[in-house]
Amino acid sequence: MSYANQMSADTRQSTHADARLAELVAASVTRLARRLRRERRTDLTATQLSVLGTIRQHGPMAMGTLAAYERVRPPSITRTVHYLAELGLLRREAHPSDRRQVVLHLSVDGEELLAAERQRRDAWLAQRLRELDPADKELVRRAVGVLERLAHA
Amino acid sequence: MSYANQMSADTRQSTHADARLAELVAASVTRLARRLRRERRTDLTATQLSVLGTIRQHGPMAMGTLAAYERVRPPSITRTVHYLAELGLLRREAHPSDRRQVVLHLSVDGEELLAAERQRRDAWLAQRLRELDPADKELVRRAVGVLERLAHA
DNA sequence: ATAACTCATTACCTACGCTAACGATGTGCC
DNA sequence: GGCACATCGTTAGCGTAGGTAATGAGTTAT
Repeated sequence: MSYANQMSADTRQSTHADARLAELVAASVTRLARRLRRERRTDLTATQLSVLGTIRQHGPMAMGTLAAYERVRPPSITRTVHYLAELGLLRREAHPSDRRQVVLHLSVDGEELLAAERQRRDAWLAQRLRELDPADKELVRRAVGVLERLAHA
Repeated sequence: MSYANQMSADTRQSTHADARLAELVAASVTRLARRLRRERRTDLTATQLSVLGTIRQHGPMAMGTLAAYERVRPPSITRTVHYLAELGLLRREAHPSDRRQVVLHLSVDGEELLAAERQRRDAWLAQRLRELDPADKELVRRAVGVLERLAHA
C-alpha cells in the first residue's frame, strides 16, 4: 500500500512534468516557426508556398492527392493550382491512363523559387545558431532528430 | 599562410555545419508546428485564433497595436475583430482618454476557448513525449530554452 | 482657429476555405 | 454492350482575410 502510493505519486509527478514540458515545447516551436516565416520575401501566399513545397517534397501528383496532402477540399486546390499555373510555377499535365485526372509538376521556376526561400530561411537560422555558445549549439544538434520524430507522430 | 589556410578551412567547415544544422532545425520545427496545428478542433480560423492569442499574451490593446502585432494592415484587423466580437470572444471598449481608439478585451468565452485549444495541443505533445526514452526526453527538456531564445531573435 | 497628424472604418480587389452541384471518365455487373 | 455507380476535377456561391485607397472623427501643435 505504501509502495503503491509511492508509485502513484511518482507517476503523477512524471505526468505533470510531461505536461509542463509539452507546454514549453509547443510554445517555443510554434514561436520559432512563426519567426522563420518572417524571413519570407516572396509575394506568394502561405497557401501557394505550401502547395509548391508539397509537390516538391512528394513529387508530381494528381489534384486530389495534393488536396489530401494540404488537407483542403478539391475546389480549393483547383483554384490555388490555377493561380500557380498562371504564374508558371507549376504545370498541369494529363494523367497517362486516366483522363479524369490532372497531374501537377513543379516547373523550373517553381523549384528555384522554393530553393531561394528555403535558403533565405536557413541562412537566418544559421546566423542565429552561430551566435549560440558551443554547448547550446551541440544541444540543438542532438535534439533536432528527436523533434523530427515528434513531428512525424 | 599555412596557419591562415587552416583557419580559413576550419571556418568554412563550421559555416557549412551551421548551414546544415539550420536546414534540419528549420525543417523539423516547421513540421512539428504544422503537426501541432492538426490537433485544433475549433471552427475558428488560424487568423482568428492568432488574434485571440495575441490579446491573451499581451493583454487588452488598441486596434492599431493588435494590427501591428499580427503584422497586418488596419482594415484587415477591423474585419477579423468584427467577427470575433460577434462571436462574443472579445469585447470592443472605448479608450479612456482617446476617443479615436478602440480597446480590445478578451471575453471569458475567448479565454476558455484558447485554454481548451492549448490544453488539447499540449496533451497531444505530452503523450508523444511520454513515448520517448528518458535520454531523448531529457535532451528536449534541455533544448527547449535554446529554441525559445532562437524564436525571440 | 487652422493645419497636420492619428485612428479606425468603408469600399473594392484578390486569394482561399467551405458546400452543393455538375459533367466527364472509369469500373463492375448483368 | 448497356447501365448503375464511383471517381475526378471543375464551377458557382458564400464567408473569411490579405491588400490599397479613401474617408470622417478626434487629437495635437502652431
